[in-house]
Amino acid sequence: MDNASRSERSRNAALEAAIAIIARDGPGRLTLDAIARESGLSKGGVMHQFRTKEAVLKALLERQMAHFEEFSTRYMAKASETSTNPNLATQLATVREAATSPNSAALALVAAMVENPNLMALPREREMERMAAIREEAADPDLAMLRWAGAMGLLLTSLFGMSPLSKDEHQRLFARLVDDAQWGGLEQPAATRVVKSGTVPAAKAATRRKRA
Amino acid sequence: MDNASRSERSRNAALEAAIAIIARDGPGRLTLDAIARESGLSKGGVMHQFRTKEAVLKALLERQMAHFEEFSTRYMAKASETSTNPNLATQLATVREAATSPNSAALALVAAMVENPNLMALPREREMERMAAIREEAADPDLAMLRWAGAMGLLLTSLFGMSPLSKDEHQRLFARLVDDAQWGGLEQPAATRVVKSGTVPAAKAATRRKRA
DNA sequence: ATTTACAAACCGTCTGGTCGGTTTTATAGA
DNA sequence: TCTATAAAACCGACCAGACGGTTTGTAAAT
Repeated sequence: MDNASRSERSRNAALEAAIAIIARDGPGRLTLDAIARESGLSKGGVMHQFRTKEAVLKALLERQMAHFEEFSTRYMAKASETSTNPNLATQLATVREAATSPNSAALALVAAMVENPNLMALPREREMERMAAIREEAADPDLAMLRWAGAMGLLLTSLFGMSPLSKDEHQRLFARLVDDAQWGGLEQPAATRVVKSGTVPAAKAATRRKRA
Repeated sequence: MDNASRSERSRNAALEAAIAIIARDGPGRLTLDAIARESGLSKGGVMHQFRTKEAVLKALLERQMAHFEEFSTRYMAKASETSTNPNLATQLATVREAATSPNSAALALVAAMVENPNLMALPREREMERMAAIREEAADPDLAMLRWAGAMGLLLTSLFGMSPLSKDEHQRLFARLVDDAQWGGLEQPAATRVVKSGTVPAAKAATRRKRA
């Protein structure tokens, strides 16, 4: 087999093994020996492809980022034609994808943080660009960011096994976050708050329901 | 010094040290030796108070939970008199508290997850009760959960150093999440979706702004 | 006098990383 | 095309230190 592809095959096997370990045993159990065992490579082989453990984490992080980057750009292509806020739509869809993808992908992130918190700088900077784009296109930037935060909340809580929500609820909530039509009523253009005439039906409903 | 208080002082010192380590060096660096060093105790002393490392994590978790429990009940006492959805208000305030508290408190959670993911069961169950209460009192339960998810998103992203938001934005977004008045416009009582008449001003604004 | 809180040396295992050697592929000259 | 040599991929034994936990000993409280 070609030398280059041999290397790539090994690197791939190692990273795949790493993900499997994290997903199965938790980030604390991710060791070089474990990767070697799981991937079928020898430890020496692993160390030949990645000089250090941090290099493994970094590669893992970059791989996952690339994966979602691709999903993102593909989605963006479609969204930019139909949506008035394609960046937000794309970001929300991507987060949902991360939350549902079978290979608990974003776990790479957790592993990275455990080992070396400042590895987070990479994804954070990427995220900031996206945030700026979302803000630019939004009629109500803060609301857009809150929708993003909601998606992240759903993703991260379920990722850490802290989510009190069922799968169904999860799906439903994501769907609502994504649907622009359901967030049209409360934009706040700068200082002028939209004060709806006297009685707000929802408030009454809430009062009515209290201690039901 | 009294024996009981001597113990408590040591336990406290150990837990305090643990938090400091996690906040400074990341959860991966939390070891028994490190705790001993940081707290001034000997390792034997630490092991006398906590028979195992997991016991330390568990105590840490319970301590943090108790702290926020107290904050929660105190806040709830006030909120239940003024708010129509005191549970949601309390929960949002508590999450904000966790996000702003100087001692990055919730890091205990991360450390626990790294070492033993199923320690998460405790906080999760507590969270589920609260979720149920929030749902009960809400006119639009899904919206309430989304506001909760938004708060969690803000908290967790900043906790992991992934937040692309500044402190100011953080504060502002939390304030908006908490303010019931800003979420009154879009409740969805069961199946009847509120379709606002033809033109939604915000949508126009968004279109206008696009590619500015 | 006994129990409790702490100290310090110690133990077996695991961890990230190194190293010398072996096999596989690439390159170059005849 | 065959062959000699270099270079890359890979192996597996090894190492020093760190890890969670135990044991033995001592001082303080009860």
